[in-house]
Amino acid sequence: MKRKPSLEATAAWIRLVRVQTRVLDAVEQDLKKAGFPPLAWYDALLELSRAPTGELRPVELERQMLLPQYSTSRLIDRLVDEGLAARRECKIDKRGQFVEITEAGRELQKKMWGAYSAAIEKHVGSKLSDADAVKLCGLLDRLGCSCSEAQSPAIGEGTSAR
Amino acid sequence: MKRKPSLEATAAWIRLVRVQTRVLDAVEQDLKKAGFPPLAWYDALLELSRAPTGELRPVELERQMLLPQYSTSRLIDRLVDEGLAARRECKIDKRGQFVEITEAGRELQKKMWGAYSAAIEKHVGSKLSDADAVKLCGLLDRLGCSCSEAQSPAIGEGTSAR
DNA sequence: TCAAGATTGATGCAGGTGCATTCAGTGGGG
DNA sequence: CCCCACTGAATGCACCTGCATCAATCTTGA
Repeated sequence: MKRKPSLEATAAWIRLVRVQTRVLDAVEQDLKKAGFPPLAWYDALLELSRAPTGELRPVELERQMLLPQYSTSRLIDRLVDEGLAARRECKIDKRGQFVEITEAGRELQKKMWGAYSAAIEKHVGSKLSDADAVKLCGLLDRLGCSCSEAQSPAIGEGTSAR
Repeated sequence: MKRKPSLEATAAWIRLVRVQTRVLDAVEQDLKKAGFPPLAWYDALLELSRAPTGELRPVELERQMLLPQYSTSRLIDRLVDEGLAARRECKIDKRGQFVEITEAGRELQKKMWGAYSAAIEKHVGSKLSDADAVKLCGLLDRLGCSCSEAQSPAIGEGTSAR
């Protein structure tokens, strides 16, 4: 239980942190330079747009995005402030609410995917063969803190987390 | 240039972000629960303790840790406030300074490595064979934003970044 | 030698995040 | 039926981060 990690594991850990940080920063930077809001907004909009009715309970959004409750709450505030989503009353549970994506929200999500996918290609796709990408997935999945996610059977967009 | 990423690349990207976030959070949480300061402090102390003279220019620390300048500046503030490091005058360049690790700093770094290495083992080492860890390293290195780092030929401790 | 430009480091401000708490509403057991 | 424990969501506070900017010093080159 208190054993030390192997040098190999430690090296992998260091790479994981450094590389992800760099690549994520680069992608965020690309988005920002293209005049778009941060990735978290995209992820939220994507989740909302994927919901069959275009709306979700904050709790669900929270679970999808692996975000703490207060963080989701404030993210929704910002989306609403920008007219990208709207809070709608939840009749079946008066504590709760629904968050519904607006038309503007859907448009922004689509436009962002253009810039976002280009960034992914630039910083990840172009550096890895598909076969390597699959291997990387497999290895990373093994680290996936037990409680794995179902996660998007859909058209493979979306990031989430943090 | 504007090509879309493959589904494989996108999937890898998503895993990279989500898994790293989870594992990093878990490790930070373990450290915090053991009563230790955040990882960034550890990394800074490690870099300082590795320097032959036990001191570094802030700029160097900044480069080692891939941290923005202001971030390093304030991190040093905190370390100094806690008596883990000290600012020393730099005679050869009066704009600059040296940051020197204190005895307390060295001790904390060592104690933290106990908890930190245990966390690495728990969240990474135990889930990956050494061979897989090596493969993971290889794949991640390929994403390493061109400008690769020399990075610790030493005893393989240390994380840095962000 | 000296002015222009580059480099080192600090800091004010705006915004983001974590934590703990609060408040409203729900639901189950007695 | 009511009380109490629990859940959904918001928020005050402290702290952290990014950005832009500043002041001090160094370097270069005419």
